[in-house]
Amino acid sequence: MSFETHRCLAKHTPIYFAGDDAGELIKVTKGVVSVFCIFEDGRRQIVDFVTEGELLHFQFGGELDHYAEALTDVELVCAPVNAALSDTAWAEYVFEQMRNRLDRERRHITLLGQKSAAERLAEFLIIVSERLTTPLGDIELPMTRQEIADYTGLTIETVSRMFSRWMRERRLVVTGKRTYRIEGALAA
Amino acid sequence: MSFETHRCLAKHTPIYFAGDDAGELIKVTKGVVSVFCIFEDGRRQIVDFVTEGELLHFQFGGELDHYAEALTDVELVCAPVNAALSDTAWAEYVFEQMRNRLDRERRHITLLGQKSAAERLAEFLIIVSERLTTPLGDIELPMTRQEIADYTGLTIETVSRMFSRWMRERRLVVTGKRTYRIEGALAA
DNA sequence: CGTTTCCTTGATGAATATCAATAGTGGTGG
DNA sequence: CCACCACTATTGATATTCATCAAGGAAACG
Repeated sequence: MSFETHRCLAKHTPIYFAGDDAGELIKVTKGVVSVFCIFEDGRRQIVDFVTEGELLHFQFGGELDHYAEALTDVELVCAPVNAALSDTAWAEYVFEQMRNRLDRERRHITLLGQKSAAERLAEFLIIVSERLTTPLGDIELPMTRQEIADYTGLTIETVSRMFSRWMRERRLVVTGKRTYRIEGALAA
Repeated sequence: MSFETHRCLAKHTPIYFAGDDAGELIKVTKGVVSVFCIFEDGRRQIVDFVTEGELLHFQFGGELDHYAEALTDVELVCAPVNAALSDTAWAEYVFEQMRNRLDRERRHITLLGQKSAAERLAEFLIIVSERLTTPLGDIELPMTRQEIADYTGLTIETVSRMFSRWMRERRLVVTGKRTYRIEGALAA
């Protein structure tokens, strides 16, 4: 499309900040982006890990109220809101993406509201495995322990302990630098 | 609109179940509805309290994967998905509602992921006060303690204790059967 | 290599869940 | 209208989970 622009960003580069103008829609075409909120006191909640083919945000005007940052090297396609929503293909795509995000957020809410640390991390791994797998079917975890903690509402120590335990028990196996495989049930 | 149908339901009536056909969009025109998920073991997470002018769900086909129940007596308007999405006014309304729900869910995620019991309940009261106020500006709480607990991811006892404490300290004042007023800061 | 960042592990404490008992409220039929 | 019953809420005592604090080790990076 003529109105689209492309951007490549290196790992750890901020993509937008709360307060930025919400004038364009941003689609991830390569890599993974974390979308998150920050409080006054520095606490951070990661709301979603956005990956290939997905949109970063759904604010069509005004100011953005959250942050996005490249977790890996990423490629993005940006489209001005008005042009995108006037284009039928884009509009349908946006609609579809909103529905997906709604479902993911709902699942995230149940994860955070009702589950123990072990259950949260087990579900986190399942969610990631549905979205970020290597060609061989292993789970890719491009995020740090801190980022996993900020997604699951736990501390980095709890995440580390739980992963250590599962690996000690051979329920979770390291298959590469940042790839894992689930071998057994992770429950409690 | 000719394709719309109307329904009135009494308090506590189920509106739909997970597994039901997602063939129609449902708008609340009076009262409050709770939208929630249930796990195998009975745990329940309330995802949203939906009130006047808002849509219950955004699944445009297939099966619903969650539940809705009338919290108060409610009036609903139902529209077949296809008819609604073909109607410009309805389609725009649906779009708008999806954006609102996305924002609410994001806020809910940060509430559940990063906050202490006191902070969750304080934010819960603020959220409700932005959506359910009496003509006099008091907060209406048509939901039970259990429902508040299932929304905030706490137990009924914790909710009760926190409210008792705030009422003892006169930070929260009862102004009617189910109405309250916030008098001071609720923080910790 | 050295330095920084990230991760792991242990000891301790605080927040909140759980268990248990009592009190209050609303709805129903006599 | 009252008395009863079921449901909802409160409160206390105790248990558990996870956060916090602290230190050392491993990996990534220039």
